[in-house]
Amino acid sequence: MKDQPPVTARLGEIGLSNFAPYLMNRIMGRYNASLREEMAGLGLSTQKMRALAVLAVIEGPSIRELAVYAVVEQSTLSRALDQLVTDGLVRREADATDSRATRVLITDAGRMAFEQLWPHMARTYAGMFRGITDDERRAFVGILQKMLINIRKHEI
Amino acid sequence: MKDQPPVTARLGEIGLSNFAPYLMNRIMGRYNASLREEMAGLGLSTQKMRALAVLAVIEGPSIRELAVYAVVEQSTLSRALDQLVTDGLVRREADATDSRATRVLITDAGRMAFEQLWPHMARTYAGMFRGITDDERRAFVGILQKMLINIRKHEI
DNA sequence: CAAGGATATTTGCAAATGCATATAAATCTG
DNA sequence: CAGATTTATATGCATTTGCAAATATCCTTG
Repeated sequence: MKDQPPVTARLGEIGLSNFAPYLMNRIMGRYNASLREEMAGLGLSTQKMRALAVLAVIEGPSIRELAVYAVVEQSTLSRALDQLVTDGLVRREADATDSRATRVLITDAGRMAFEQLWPHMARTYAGMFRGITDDERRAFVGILQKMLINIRKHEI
Repeated sequence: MKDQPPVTARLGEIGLSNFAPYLMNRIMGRYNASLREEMAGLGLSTQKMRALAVLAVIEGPSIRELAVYAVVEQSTLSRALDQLVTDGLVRREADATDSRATRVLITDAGRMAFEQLWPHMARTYAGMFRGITDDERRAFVGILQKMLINIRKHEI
Protein backbone atom coordinates (compact mmCIF):
# COMPACT_ATOMS: atom_id res chain seq x y z
CA MET A 1 0.00 0.00 0.00
CA LYS A 2 1.63 3.22 -1.13
CA ASP A 3 0.86 6.67 0.20
CA GLN A 4 -1.53 8.65 -1.92
CA PRO A 5 -0.29 12.06 -3.07
CA PRO A 6 -1.73 14.87 -0.97
CA VAL A 7 -4.95 16.37 -2.26
CA THR A 8 -3.52 19.86 -1.99
CA ALA A 9 0.10 20.41 -2.91
CA ARG A 10 2.10 22.71 -0.70
CA LEU A 11 2.93 26.19 -1.96
CA GLY A 12 6.61 25.38 -2.10
CA GLU A 13 5.86 22.48 -4.39
CA ILE A 14 3.70 24.49 -6.74
CA GLY A 15 6.21 27.32 -6.72
CA LEU A 16 5.24 30.95 -6.52
CA SER A 17 5.70 31.43 -10.26
CA ASN A 18 3.20 28.66 -11.05
CA PHE A 19 0.63 29.80 -8.53
CA ALA A 20 -2.06 31.62 -10.47
CA PRO A 21 -3.32 33.89 -7.67
CA TYR A 22 0.20 35.09 -6.99
CA LEU A 23 0.80 35.85 -10.66
CA MET A 24 -2.54 37.57 -10.99
CA ASN A 25 -1.88 39.72 -7.94
CA ARG A 26 1.52 40.69 -9.29
CA ILE A 27 0.12 41.49 -12.72
CA MET A 28 -2.83 43.49 -11.46
CA GLY A 29 -0.61 45.26 -8.94
CA ARG A 30 1.54 46.49 -11.79
CA TYR A 31 -1.41 47.22 -14.05
CA ASN A 32 -3.10 49.31 -11.38
CA ALA A 33 0.10 51.06 -10.33
CA SER A 34 0.83 51.88 -13.94
CA LEU A 35 -2.60 53.42 -14.42
CA ARG A 36 -2.40 55.22 -11.10
CA GLU A 37 0.81 56.93 -12.14
CA GLU A 38 -0.75 58.06 -15.40
CA MET A 39 -3.85 59.33 -13.66
CA ALA A 40 -2.35 61.09 -10.70
CA GLY A 41 -2.19 64.18 -12.88
CA LEU A 42 -5.89 63.99 -13.66
CA GLY A 43 -6.75 63.78 -9.95
CA LEU A 44 -8.32 60.35 -10.35
CA SER A 45 -7.67 57.60 -7.84
CA THR A 46 -7.88 53.97 -8.87
CA GLN A 47 -11.35 53.77 -7.37
CA LYS A 48 -12.62 56.84 -9.13
CA MET A 49 -11.12 55.65 -12.41
CA ARG A 50 -12.73 52.24 -12.08
CA ALA A 51 -16.09 53.69 -11.29
CA LEU A 52 -15.81 55.94 -14.31
CA ALA A 53 -14.78 53.06 -16.57
CA VAL A 54 -17.74 50.97 -15.46
CA LEU A 55 -20.10 53.89 -15.86
CA ALA A 56 -18.82 54.49 -19.37
CA VAL A 57 -20.12 51.04 -20.26
CA ILE A 58 -23.00 50.31 -17.90
CA GLU A 59 -25.89 52.74 -17.86
CA GLY A 60 -27.10 53.90 -14.46
CA PRO A 61 -26.27 51.06 -12.08
CA SER A 62 -27.22 51.30 -8.44
CA ILE A 63 -24.41 52.18 -6.05
CA ARG A 64 -24.36 48.62 -4.77
CA GLU A 65 -24.03 47.22 -8.29
CA LEU A 66 -21.35 49.73 -9.13
CA ALA A 67 -19.43 48.69 -6.03
CA VAL A 68 -19.44 45.10 -7.26
CA TYR A 69 -18.43 45.95 -10.81
CA ALA A 70 -15.74 48.37 -9.74
CA VAL A 71 -14.48 46.08 -6.98
CA VAL A 72 -14.63 48.82 -4.39
CA GLU A 73 -16.04 48.68 -0.87
CA GLN A 74 -19.47 50.23 -0.77
CA SER A 75 -18.56 52.79 1.85
CA THR A 76 -15.42 53.71 -0.04
CA LEU A 77 -17.40 54.04 -3.23
CA SER A 78 -19.96 56.24 -1.52
CA ARG A 79 -17.21 58.70 -0.70
CA ALA A 80 -15.49 58.36 -4.07
CA LEU A 81 -18.82 59.26 -5.66
CA ASP A 82 -19.05 62.38 -3.51
CA GLN A 83 -15.80 63.49 -5.07
CA LEU A 84 -16.77 62.51 -8.58
CA VAL A 85 -20.00 64.45 -8.19
CA THR A 86 -18.07 67.46 -6.90
CA ASP A 87 -15.81 67.17 -9.92
CA GLY A 88 -18.86 67.01 -12.14
CA LEU A 89 -17.95 63.64 -13.63
CA VAL A 90 -20.98 61.68 -12.44
CA ARG A 91 -24.36 62.44 -10.93
CA ARG A 92 -26.62 60.55 -8.56
CA GLU A 93 -30.24 60.06 -9.43
CA ALA A 94 -32.98 58.66 -7.21
CA ASP A 95 -34.23 55.30 -8.38
CA ALA A 96 -37.71 55.62 -9.84
CA THR A 97 -39.19 52.58 -8.14
CA ASP A 98 -37.05 52.00 -5.03
CA SER A 99 -36.58 55.11 -3.00
CA ARG A 100 -33.79 53.54 -0.95
CA ALA A 101 -31.65 53.16 -4.05
CA THR A 102 -29.57 55.66 -5.98
CA ARG A 103 -28.53 55.22 -9.57
CA VAL A 104 -25.26 56.62 -10.79
CA LEU A 105 -24.87 58.20 -14.20
CA ILE A 106 -21.80 59.46 -15.98
CA THR A 107 -21.96 63.07 -17.16
CA ASP A 108 -20.62 64.39 -20.44
CA ALA A 109 -17.61 65.72 -18.59
CA GLY A 110 -17.15 62.29 -17.04
CA ARG A 111 -17.30 60.65 -20.42
CA MET A 112 -14.72 63.07 -21.73
CA ALA A 113 -12.47 62.35 -18.77
CA PHE A 114 -12.77 58.65 -19.45
CA GLU A 115 -12.03 59.13 -23.15
CA GLN A 116 -8.85 60.84 -22.04
CA LEU A 117 -7.68 57.98 -19.91
CA TRP A 118 -8.87 55.11 -22.08
CA PRO A 119 -5.82 55.32 -24.39
CA HIS A 120 -3.61 54.71 -21.33
CA MET A 121 -5.69 51.74 -20.31
CA ALA A 122 -5.73 50.38 -23.85
CA ARG A 123 -1.99 50.79 -24.16
CA THR A 124 -1.33 49.06 -20.85
CA TYR A 125 -3.75 46.32 -21.89
CA ALA A 126 -2.00 45.87 -25.24
CA GLY A 127 1.34 45.78 -23.47
CA MET A 128 0.16 43.02 -21.18
CA PHE A 129 -0.73 40.81 -24.14
CA ARG A 130 2.41 41.47 -26.15
CA GLY A 131 3.51 38.24 -27.81
CA ILE A 132 0.25 36.48 -27.03
CA THR A 133 -1.87 35.41 -29.98
CA ASP A 134 -5.53 36.27 -30.41
CA ASP A 135 -6.48 32.63 -29.95
CA GLU A 136 -4.51 32.41 -26.75
CA ARG A 137 -6.08 35.60 -25.51
CA ARG A 138 -9.56 34.35 -26.26
CA ALA A 139 -8.92 31.08 -24.44
CA PHE A 140 -7.42 33.02 -21.55
CA VAL A 141 -10.41 35.32 -21.26
CA GLY A 142 -12.70 32.28 -21.42
CA ILE A 143 -10.96 30.83 -18.39
CA LEU A 144 -11.20 34.15 -16.56
CA GLN A 145 -14.93 34.22 -17.18
CA LYS A 146 -15.29 30.73 -15.72
CA MET A 147 -13.16 31.69 -12.74
CA LEU A 148 -15.27 34.74 -12.04
CA ILE A 149 -18.40 32.64 -12.02
CA ASN A 150 -16.70 30.13 -9.73
CA ILE A 151 -15.54 32.70 -7.24
CA ARG A 152 -18.04 35.49 -7.37
CA LYS A 153 -20.41 36.15 -4.54
CA HIS A 154 -22.88 38.37 -6.34
CA GLU A 155 -24.91 37.32 -9.32
CA ILE A 156 -23.63 40.19 -11.42
CA MET B 1 -11.07 53.52 -49.82
CA LYS B 2 -12.73 52.11 -46.71
CA ASP B 3 -12.01 53.21 -43.17
CA GLN B 4 -9.61 50.99 -41.33
CA PRO B 5 -10.81 49.60 -38.03
CA PRO B 6 -9.36 51.54 -35.09
CA VAL B 7 -6.12 50.22 -33.67
CA THR B 8 -7.57 50.21 -30.18
CA ALA B 9 -11.17 49.19 -29.76
CA ARG B 10 -13.24 51.19 -27.34
CA LEU B 11 -14.12 49.64 -24.00
CA GLY B 12 -17.79 49.50 -24.91
CA GLU B 13 -16.92 47.46 -27.97
CA ILE B 14 -14.77 45.00 -26.08
CA GLY B 15 -17.34 44.76 -23.32
CA LEU B 16 -16.47 44.66 -19.67
CA SER B 17 -16.86 40.88 -19.50
CA ASN B 18 -14.28 40.37 -22.25
CA PHE B 19 -11.80 42.84 -20.84
CA ALA B 20 -9.12 40.82 -19.12
CA PRO B 21 -7.97 43.45 -16.59
CA TYR B 22 -11.54 43.96 -15.45
CA LEU B 23 -12.07 40.23 -14.99
CA MET B 24 -8.76 39.84 -13.21
CA ASN B 25 -9.54 42.70 -10.84
CA ARG B 26 -12.92 41.20 -10.07
CA ILE B 27 -11.45 37.75 -9.50
CA MET B 28 -8.58 38.91 -7.33
CA GLY B 29 -10.88 41.22 -5.42
CA ARG B 30 -13.01 38.23 -4.47
CA TYR B 31 -10.02 36.00 -3.86
CA ASN B 32 -8.44 38.52 -1.53
CA ALA B 33 -11.70 39.34 0.23
CA SER B 34 -12.35 35.67 0.75
CA LEU B 35 -8.94 35.13 2.31
CA ARG B 36 -9.24 38.29 4.37
CA GLU B 37 -12.46 37.05 5.92
CA GLU B 38 -10.87 33.74 6.80
CA MET B 39 -7.84 35.41 8.30
CA ALA B 40 -9.44 38.19 10.24
CA GLY B 41 -9.59 35.75 13.16
CA LEU B 42 -5.88 35.09 12.96
CA GLY B 43 -5.09 38.81 13.08
CA LEU B 44 -3.45 38.74 9.67
CA SER B 45 -4.10 41.47 7.13
CA THR B 46 -3.78 40.74 3.43
CA GLN B 47 -0.37 42.34 3.42
CA LYS B 48 0.89 40.36 6.36
CA MET B 49 -0.49 37.15 4.87
CA ARG B 50 1.17 37.82 1.54
CA ALA B 51 4.48 38.57 3.14
CA LEU B 52 4.24 35.37 5.12
CA ALA B 53 3.32 33.32 2.03
CA VAL B 54 6.29 34.68 0.12
CA LEU B 55 8.61 34.10 3.05
CA ALA B 56 7.41 30.53 3.34
CA VAL B 57 8.82 29.94 -0.14
CA ILE B 58 11.64 32.45 -0.60
CA GLU B 59 14.48 32.38 1.88
CA GLY B 60 15.59 35.69 3.36
CA PRO B 61 14.74 38.27 0.69
CA SER B 62 15.58 41.91 1.26
CA ILE B 63 12.69 44.13 2.24
CA ARG B 64 12.69 45.69 -1.18
CA GLU B 65 12.49 42.29 -2.88
CA LEU B 66 9.78 41.17 -0.51
CA ALA B 67 7.79 44.28 -1.35
CA VAL B 68 7.91 43.35 -5.03
CA TYR B 69 6.99 39.73 -4.49
CA ALA B 70 4.22 40.51 -2.05
CA VAL B 71 2.93 43.41 -4.15
CA VAL B 72 2.94 45.77 -1.20
CA GLU B 73 4.25 49.32 -1.05
CA GLN B 74 7.63 49.38 0.59
CA SER B 75 6.62 51.78 3.34
CA THR B 76 3.50 49.75 4.03
CA LEU B 77 5.56 46.59 4.15
CA SER B 78 8.02 48.19 6.53
CA ARG B 79 5.20 48.74 9.00
CA ALA B 80 3.59 45.36 8.35
CA LEU B 81 6.93 43.80 9.20
CA ASP B 82 7.03 45.70 12.48
CA GLN B 83 3.80 43.97 13.40
CA LEU B 84 4.90 40.56 12.16
CA VAL B 85 8.07 40.90 14.21
CA THR B 86 6.03 41.88 17.27
CA ASP B 87 3.87 38.82 16.67
CA GLY B 88 7.01 36.71 16.40
CA LEU B 89 6.20 35.48 12.91
CA VAL B 90 9.24 36.92 11.13
CA ARG B 91 12.55 38.45 12.08
CA ARG B 92 14.78 41.03 10.44
CA GLU B 93 18.43 40.30 9.99
CA ALA B 94 21.11 42.71 8.86
CA ASP B 95 22.48 41.86 5.43
CA ALA B 96 26.00 40.45 5.75
CA THR B 97 27.50 42.48 2.93
CA ASP B 98 25.28 45.56 2.57
CA SER B 99 24.61 47.30 5.82
CA ARG B 100 21.82 49.40 4.34
CA ALA B 101 19.82 46.29 3.62
CA THR B 102 17.74 44.08 5.86
CA ARG B 103 16.84 40.51 5.12
CA VAL B 104 13.57 39.08 6.32
CA LEU B 105 13.23 35.55 7.61
CA ILE B 106 10.21 33.59 8.64
CA THR B 107 10.31 32.13 12.15
CA ASP B 108 9.05 28.71 13.18
CA ALA B 109 5.94 30.37 14.56
CA GLY B 110 5.52 32.19 11.26
CA ARG B 111 5.79 28.95 9.36
CA MET B 112 3.21 27.39 11.61
CA ALA B 113 0.89 30.34 11.08
CA PHE B 114 1.30 29.96 7.34
CA GLU B 115 0.63 26.22 7.51
CA GLN B 116 -2.62 27.11 9.22
CA LEU B 117 -3.78 29.45 6.53
CA TRP B 118 -2.49 27.53 3.54
CA PRO B 119 -5.48 25.15 3.50
CA HIS B 120 -7.75 28.18 3.10
CA MET B 121 -5.65 29.49 0.24
CA ALA B 122 -5.51 26.08 -1.39
CA ARG B 123 -9.25 25.65 -1.07
CA THR B 124 -9.95 29.07 -2.56
CA TYR B 125 -7.46 28.30 -5.32
CA ALA B 126 -9.12 24.97 -6.06
CA GLY B 127 -12.51 26.66 -6.09
CA MET B 128 -11.31 29.20 -8.64
CA PHE B 129 -10.32 26.44 -11.05
CA ARG B 130 -13.41 24.31 -10.61
CA GLY B 131 -14.43 22.91 -13.99
CA ILE B 132 -11.15 23.89 -15.63
CA THR B 133 -8.94 21.07 -16.88
CA ASP B 134 -5.30 20.66 -15.97
CA ASP B 135 -4.28 21.42 -19.53
CA GLU B 136 -6.32 24.58 -19.55
CA ARG B 137 -4.85 25.60 -16.23
CA ARG B 138 -1.32 25.02 -17.47
CA ALA B 139 -1.93 27.09 -20.59
CA PHE B 140 -3.54 29.78 -18.45
CA VAL B 141 -0.60 29.95 -16.08
CA GLY B 142 1.75 30.07 -19.07
CA ILE B 143 -0.02 33.18 -20.32
CA LEU B 144 0.11 34.74 -16.87
CA GLN B 145 3.85 34.19 -16.76
CA LYS B 146 4.25 35.93 -20.12
CA MET B 147 2.04 38.77 -18.97
CA LEU B 148 4.04 39.29 -15.82
CA ILE B 149 7.23 39.52 -17.85
CA ASN B 150 5.53 41.98 -20.21
CA ILE B 151 4.27 44.24 -17.48
CA ARG B 152 6.72 43.95 -14.66
CA LYS B 153 9.00 46.77 -13.74
CA HIS B 154 11.47 44.89 -11.60
CA GLU B 155 13.61 42.04 -12.82
CA ILE B 156 12.32 39.73 -10.13
C1' DC C 1 39.77 59.18 -2.31
C1' DA C 2 36.39 63.04 -1.95
C1' DA C 3 32.27 64.58 -3.51
C1' DG C 4 27.81 63.55 -5.83
C1' DG C 5 24.51 60.52 -6.87
C1' DA C 6 22.15 56.07 -6.21
C1' DT C 7 20.03 52.62 -3.15
C1' DA C 8 17.71 50.51 1.21
C1' DT C 9 14.83 51.41 4.73
C1' DT C 10 12.09 54.09 7.97
C1' DT C 11 8.97 57.69 9.38
C1' DG C 12 5.86 62.05 9.34
C1' DC C 13 1.59 63.23 7.87
C1' DA C 14 -2.52 63.89 5.30
C1' DA C 15 -5.71 61.19 2.94
C1' DA C 16 -8.02 56.87 2.09
C1' DT C 17 -9.92 52.65 3.80
C1' DG C 18 -13.10 49.50 5.91
C1' DC C 19 -15.69 47.91 9.66
C1' DA C 20 -19.52 48.82 12.37
C1' DT C 21 -23.37 51.44 12.79
C1' DA C 22 -27.13 54.71 11.63
C1' DT C 23 -30.95 55.84 8.80
C1' DA C 24 -34.49 55.06 5.71
C1' DA C 25 -37.26 52.33 2.90
C1' DA C 26 -38.84 47.90 1.10
C1' DT C 27 -40.37 43.15 1.95
C1' DC C 28 -41.79 39.28 4.48
C1' DT C 29 -44.67 36.76 7.96
C1' DG C 30 -47.92 35.37 10.95
C1' DC D 1 -51.40 44.96 8.18
C1' DA D 2 -48.10 45.54 12.38
C1' DG D 3 -43.83 44.21 13.62
C1' DA D 4 -39.64 41.90 12.33
C1' DT D 5 -36.26 41.31 8.78
C1' DT D 6 -33.79 42.57 4.84
C1' DT D 7 -31.82 45.87 1.66
C1' DA D 8 -29.60 50.41 0.05
C1' DT D 9 -26.81 54.01 1.21
C1' DA D 10 -24.22 57.16 4.20
C1' DT D 11 -21.23 58.21 8.05
C1' DG D 12 -18.34 57.99 12.58
C1' DC D 13 -14.06 56.47 13.80
C1' DA D 14 -9.86 53.97 14.33
C1' DT D 15 -6.59 51.99 11.37
C1' DT D 16 -4.04 51.71 7.16
C1' DT D 17 -2.06 53.58 3.22
C1' DG D 18 1.15 55.86 0.32
C1' DC D 19 3.65 59.80 -1.00
C1' DA D 20 7.59 62.62 0.47
C1' DA D 21 11.20 63.36 3.04
C1' DA D 22 14.78 61.80 6.33
C1' DT D 23 18.57 58.81 7.36
C1' DA D 24 22.18 55.81 6.52
C1' DT D 25 25.08 53.42 3.51
C1' DC D 26 26.99 52.24 -0.89
C1' DC D 27 28.90 53.12 -5.51
C1' DT D 28 30.91 55.86 -9.19
C1' DT D 29 33.95 59.03 -11.24
C1' DG D 30 37.07 62.66 -11.84
